[in-house]
Amino acid sequence: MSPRPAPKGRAVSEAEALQDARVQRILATVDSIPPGRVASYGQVAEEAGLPRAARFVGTVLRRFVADRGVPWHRVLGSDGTIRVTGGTARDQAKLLREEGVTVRKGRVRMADSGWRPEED
DNA sequence: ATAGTGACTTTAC
DNA sequence: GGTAAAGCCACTA
Repeated sequence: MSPRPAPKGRAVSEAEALQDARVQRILATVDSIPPGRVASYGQVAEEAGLPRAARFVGTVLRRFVADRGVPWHRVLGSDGTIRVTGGTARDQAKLLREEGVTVRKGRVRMADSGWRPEED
């Protein structure tokens, strides 16, 4: 039969990407951000064991935001700015406000709403 | 293997 | 307070 079904690191499709350990850790980390709190892409990357892979975190969220209960809206730029492009940005601000997060001029005060994994 | 790309971050002006 | 450029990681073609 076919003995080569599993490419090790890279994914070749979304289904396989979801099985990728890196993607799993990223999604799990995002999922652990408590409501009313926000984290930066870099922070998520670090928590997921992929330091400096902030861009990858953005890519993952962009591709897998379709369904699953991942609170993607709680991830912002390092300075609390909404980095999402397109009309999605408005949805993100809306979702955050619904959680009690103050969004002003497309950005959030990280000092107030920033997630501290240590405190949780 | 090389080049292009991005929902990033940091530094410099 | 902004904008610009370089550095980063991992994916995609």
